[in-house]
Amino acid sequence: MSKQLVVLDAATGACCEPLTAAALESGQAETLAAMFKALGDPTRLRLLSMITSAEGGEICVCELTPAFDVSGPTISHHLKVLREAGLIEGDRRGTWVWYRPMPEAMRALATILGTA
Amino acid sequence: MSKQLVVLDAATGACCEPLTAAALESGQAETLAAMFKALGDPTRLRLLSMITSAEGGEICVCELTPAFDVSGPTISHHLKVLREAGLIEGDRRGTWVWYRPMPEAMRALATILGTA
DNA sequence: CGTCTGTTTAGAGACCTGTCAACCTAAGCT
DNA sequence: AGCTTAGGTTGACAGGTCTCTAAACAGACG
Repeated sequence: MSKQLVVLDAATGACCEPLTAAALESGQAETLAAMFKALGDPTRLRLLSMITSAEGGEICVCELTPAFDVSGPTISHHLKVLREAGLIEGDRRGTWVWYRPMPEAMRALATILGTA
Repeated sequence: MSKQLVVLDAATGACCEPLTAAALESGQAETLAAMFKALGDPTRLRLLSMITSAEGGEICVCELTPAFDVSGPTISHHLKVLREAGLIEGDRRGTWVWYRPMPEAMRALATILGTA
């Protein structure tokens, strides 16, 4: 459907050594910066935290929207940014849309930050 | 000298549970988002990676500037952003300025991302 | 004082965040 | 089926923020 970042050659080990080990290449830096940028907004960070800590591993948008002071379209926009950064994924199930975290992506970022 | 973010009640454990454990409060989200935002630029991410992976744990600005295609003032600006985010610190030593990473801050972010 | 290193300031242009309005899909009802 | 209502996303636009450069500034050394 829409573009999504892929850092997850992680499996191959091609990506994501801790920063303490080696400096980043220009290309890697760009991909990773896009993911960090997605986390660089308080609303998105709270959204991700609600999704990630949700029971059952997923949460309905209808539960997210009322938790914030911004309008529905704004939440939808932030979710799209997180989606395109590859940090979450969502799908429609009947009337409602449900979102899940993508743990590998978050683990990749954590690894970069040097929790070796 | 200048303001700097402090998340590092980390020592007290007051902060920074993994997102999988609990959703973030509004205040925490704001502080953490500011740190992630600092990482949300390719140039800054590469700067941080060079600083963090430098031998001896620190690096001279004079070694950073020539590695990028942007002008000196721009590098200086990005370093300031990283400094104010609490991710690095630097001091003048004679003619040159040297920068070091602040590992606790990076570890705090990694922990948030759930590498429990 | 003159030079070299690095930071700060000021400003132009691009990008991001939030809102309103329009749209699409699914479900319920006659 | 057709009509209506509700949940979410998309598009267009205003206002603020970020990134970058050029020029002026400050600190260290000869």
